[in-house]
Amino acid sequence: MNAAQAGESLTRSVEDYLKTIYRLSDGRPAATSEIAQALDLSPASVSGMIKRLTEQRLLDHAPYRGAQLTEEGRRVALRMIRRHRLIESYLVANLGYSWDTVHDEAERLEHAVSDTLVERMAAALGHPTSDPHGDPIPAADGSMIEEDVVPLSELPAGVEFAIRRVGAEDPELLRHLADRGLRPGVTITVVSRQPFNGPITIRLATSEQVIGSEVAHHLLCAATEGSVA
Amino acid sequence: MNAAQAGESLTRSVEDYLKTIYRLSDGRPAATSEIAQALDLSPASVSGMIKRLTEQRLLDHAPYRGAQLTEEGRRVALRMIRRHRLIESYLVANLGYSWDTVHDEAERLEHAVSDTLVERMAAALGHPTSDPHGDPIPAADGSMIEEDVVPLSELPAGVEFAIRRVGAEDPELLRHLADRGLRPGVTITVVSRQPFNGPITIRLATSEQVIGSEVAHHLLCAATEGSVA
DNA sequence: TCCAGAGTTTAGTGTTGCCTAACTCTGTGG
DNA sequence: CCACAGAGTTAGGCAACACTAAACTCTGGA
Ligand SMILES: [Mn+2]
Ligand SMILES: [Mn+2]
Ligand SMILES: [Mn+2]
Ligand SMILES: [Mn+2]
Repeated sequence: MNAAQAGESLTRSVEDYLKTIYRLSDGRPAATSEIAQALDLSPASVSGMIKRLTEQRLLDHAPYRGAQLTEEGRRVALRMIRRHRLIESYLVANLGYSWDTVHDEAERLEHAVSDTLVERMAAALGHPTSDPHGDPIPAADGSMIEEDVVPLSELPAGVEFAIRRVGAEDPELLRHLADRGLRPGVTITVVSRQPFNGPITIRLATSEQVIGSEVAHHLLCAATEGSVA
Repeated sequence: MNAAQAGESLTRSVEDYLKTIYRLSDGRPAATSEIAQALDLSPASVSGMIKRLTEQRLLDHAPYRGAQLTEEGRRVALRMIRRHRLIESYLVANLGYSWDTVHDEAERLEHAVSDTLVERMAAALGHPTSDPHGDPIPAADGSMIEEDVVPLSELPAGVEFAIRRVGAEDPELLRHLADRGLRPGVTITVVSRQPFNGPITIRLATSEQVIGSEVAHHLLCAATEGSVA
């Protein structure tokens, strides 16, 4: 029997590894060096942990070929992501956090809260389906709907889109965006773009903004109801 | 420079040791075996930790003579107690916890919350001075007012008292008390007591209760405004 | 096809924090 | 006043998790 099934609690490290590997795996296995970079650890440390997690049947691993979550590993990862996003939502809604400061707090709390507390927070929020950054919150059964989104940097001009998610954690960037009214739910239209990954001009409800292409990569958008697909 | 002053974060174990030693020390040093019993660890483990904490200047220790908090150790302990009691208060006030279930949750969260979050919870509660069990909440500067209290088991008959604190963590006992309306703030008068630590009959606002002496030890009372001292 | 460099693993260490077993100290009763 | 029970410490282990250094493997270009 593996650790998770036995009801033993996983460590903070293990939970963060699994969450990170979930994020990095997009079908393919996650590379050791990718994981190391994401968690700010040495590749050697990651190799050691991969070995332990493979023994615990939380990962599948072929040497030199990267690591993939098992079904059980994925279950744990989604549980942590649910916790993280619900905690972020709760702190923003009820305790005065802004979206640029809430991540670090959630990164620690996600390992300390009980299932009971997570579900009470979810209930207090009315069971939200996305967090303050627009990221979808997995359901308690582990199901999650990932909407198709396109980075603002690749949007056609003249068509109305809505910002759905902000794929960034950097507080400075998040404040930069908030200052310009760029948050999930906001409707935008690309007015013009300059070549060679140059700045993009967009129209919002009450203003126009010029945005660098790097920033535009993090603004994930989808067509609005009224627009032509 | 010691760890706490350096701003390094102490581990969960260290924080719980310091909190426990604070609770056990009443002027005198805490015995190794007392600490071991309180934390459910072997005395050998406690000896080892006492040595490390003494090196970190969080404890004073003379071999075979027990351990005492240093000024710095006391500061850490009171900070943890403030966190614990504010978290309990917040969870009861805002997330539907009852006083018999809130302790375990707080025992984990106290190590994971930031100072910012603790102070936001305090503000949301209106800066309470006692927790759901009536225990005083240390101020942010570490000051704490410990009211003089007398166990219900030692109260004179016929004088009105108020329950101020419930010195117990056992959920069953706490539910037992809640079922009988015995919580901090409630006014009671001892009607009669039987000898040889026998049951005590008390009068509440709308009922009379007969209470065993063991339970009565945990109900800590003080004279009410209107009563004769 | 070979091999250099990138990527990965192994080997060896250190810290924290727990354990059991074996010891040493302390204070009290005979 | 001293032996001995019980409290406390030390010794030796182990598991988790991190590191650095060194060895190994894979792969893409010459
Ligand atoms: Mn985390
Ligand atoms: Mn988020
Ligand atoms: Mn604790
Ligand atoms: Mn309490």
